[in-house]
Amino acid sequence: MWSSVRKSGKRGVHEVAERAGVSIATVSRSFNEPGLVREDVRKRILEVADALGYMPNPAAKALRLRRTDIVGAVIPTLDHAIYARLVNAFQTQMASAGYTVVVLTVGFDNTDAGASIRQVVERGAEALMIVGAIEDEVLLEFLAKKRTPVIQTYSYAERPGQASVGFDNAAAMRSVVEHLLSLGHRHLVMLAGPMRGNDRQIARVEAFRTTLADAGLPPGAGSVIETRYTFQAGIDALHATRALYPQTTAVVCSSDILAFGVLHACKSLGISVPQDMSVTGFDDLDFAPLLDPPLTTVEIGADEMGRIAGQRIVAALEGPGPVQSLCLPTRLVLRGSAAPPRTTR
Amino acid sequence: MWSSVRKSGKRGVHEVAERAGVSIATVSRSFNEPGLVREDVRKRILEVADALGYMPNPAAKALRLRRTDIVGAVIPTLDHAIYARLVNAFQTQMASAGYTVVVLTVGFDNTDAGASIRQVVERGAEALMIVGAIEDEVLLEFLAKKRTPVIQTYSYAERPGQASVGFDNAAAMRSVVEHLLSLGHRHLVMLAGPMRGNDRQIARVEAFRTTLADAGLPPGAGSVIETRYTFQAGIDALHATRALYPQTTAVVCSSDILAFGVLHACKSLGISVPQDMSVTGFDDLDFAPLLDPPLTTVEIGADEMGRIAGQRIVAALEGPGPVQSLCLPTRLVLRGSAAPPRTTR
DNA sequence: AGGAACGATGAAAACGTTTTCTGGACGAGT
DNA sequence: ACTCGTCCAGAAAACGTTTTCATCGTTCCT
Repeated sequence: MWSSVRKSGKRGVHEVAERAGVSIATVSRSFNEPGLVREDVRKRILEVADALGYMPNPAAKALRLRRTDIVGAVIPTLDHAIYARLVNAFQTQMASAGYTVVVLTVGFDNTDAGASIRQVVERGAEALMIVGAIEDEVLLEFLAKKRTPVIQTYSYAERPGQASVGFDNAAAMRSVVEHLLSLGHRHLVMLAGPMRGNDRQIARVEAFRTTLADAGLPPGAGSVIETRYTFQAGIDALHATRALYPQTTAVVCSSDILAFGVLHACKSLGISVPQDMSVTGFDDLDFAPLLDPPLTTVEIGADEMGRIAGQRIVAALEGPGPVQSLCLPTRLVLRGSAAPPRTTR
Repeated sequence: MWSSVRKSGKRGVHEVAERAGVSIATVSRSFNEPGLVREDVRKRILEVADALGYMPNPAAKALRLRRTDIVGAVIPTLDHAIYARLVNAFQTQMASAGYTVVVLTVGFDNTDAGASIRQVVERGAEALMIVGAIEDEVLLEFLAKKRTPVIQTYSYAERPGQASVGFDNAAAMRSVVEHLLSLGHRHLVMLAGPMRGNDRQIARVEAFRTTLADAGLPPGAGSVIETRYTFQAGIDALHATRALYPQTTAVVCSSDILAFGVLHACKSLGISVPQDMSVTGFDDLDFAPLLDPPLTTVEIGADEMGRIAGQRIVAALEGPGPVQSLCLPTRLVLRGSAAPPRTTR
């Protein structure tokens, strides 16, 4: 039983060294600094290593080098195309720089995310990308003390400790509402996602309200319905809108997903969009132009956000200095789902 | 400058031990085996650790314990809802068992994935979940030698070394085609995703062809168009279908994403679905029932697949014995997008 | 009262790398 | 011939844990 596979006590680099008749130092060097070892002996070592299926122990390496090359990505959920895209771009970028990313889905409420986030840095994450702001004050302090670069995405903040590569949620929402107002709408409803611990939603809702107020409309002109982030929730919310605010002429959705549901509900209720009801989305997902009618929405450039966030994290990890912030522009994409309201009375 | 923060040379557990006036062994124990250390001293240690912001070095821990608690998830891309869901469920399951998952997006061609996969196990992954079969023979051998549990998802294989929690792609596709045949269709086109190194596509295309042949139809009855996996590709492919195979009455899509595009293209061309053209999808994504008409498609239970894959990997990692395979059922979901063809001639 | 059993702690040895420091061999310059 | 580099390779010291083993008081039983 022991004849074919000789389990010498030594493991890893030691075993290779022994069989190749060199010291462990030389083995290590032939992998990391090939120039420092004579060609013939290096070749012999590589052969032995190959035959043995040798692979350096990542933990030992990380311990000695004091770096894990792991970064964490903290997002609400992968079930939403938009975060999936963000992570996809981020991951691709990081991989090309030699880093491994571990994703952490924590739901929409960042106030509860502390424990999970802490765990991922305990697992070795050297930097963090997070969707939205970190709400937990002591967590923030903890990360600062640990000198862990953190980059906030999807929203933008000027807070000193908090670097971000995101966009101005309030401004984006304001552009939507102003567009609707300019079309002549005076009775709007906003369908918001979960707001607790969610700085993006809060900013958007706030912008929705203030934009209406700034336009001199009475408080009753705009109502907000908080809902889950699913197609079905969009459908249900439209029904609720009809029941609660019958004179509504425009529904502002905080996500294309909700808008999709709303559009569907309108169709089944015989409400024609945009004649009887204008609908707007947010995110400009792939399917937005394919909806019927095509969805007027806000493009936020999730891919670019992920890519740049990746670049900046790498920069912060490898160079000196803190993470650079960046506020990306958003773009209101005009399609067919929003139009002037039917002229009433 | 050195007055407030005393950088004692020691780091980590040593520093805590020194300040608490105990040995490192006791410090370690008070975290891992609290029962073994006297209450008062443990409390003191915890206080010191807290004040210092101490956190055990994950690399050292992994080195000593010989386990990283990291697993890899290898998927084509996160840009597709279906894989995002799979990973989401998998990740949630693994997290609840104390594991961290690193995701690896390798595109649709598994033959090229060898290097990336190898890299992730070099980074410490102790097990792998992969979408589709591993095509690279030497990689498979490498994983076997390293005793790394691997679980294949999204397709099912009986291969000895290859455990899977997936479904029968051929049978699923057959059920679609048989349904269409029973409706009376005799001229079908299949829109397939990228086939190279993609066992799922290959199985589906093969099933498409054999089902038609088994029904006694001439070879010209079914054609396959290979395309990218995007909405736009669906649109383009429908145009191609009209040009190449004008008598087609049913388009079989290998993904709901393609079907969405096809439906849109039909609408803009004035082709009414399902009267002039039947369309079927695959995956049963969230939006499938919301399309116009609602999409007839195949439900594959991605969430369950991810969850079970997670469970089995944990079982394999913690218990003895190899990974258990499982072939999940699929379900043909009948909605409005497929109907008998208009009676010709 | 004299062990035996027990409970809490410490010393030290791993775990598998990378890297500094040292030394030997060899060729070249004087 | 002697020294001085130069080039390669080895010995050994970290990196920060966990854990075995040993030690030293206590308490408990007879």
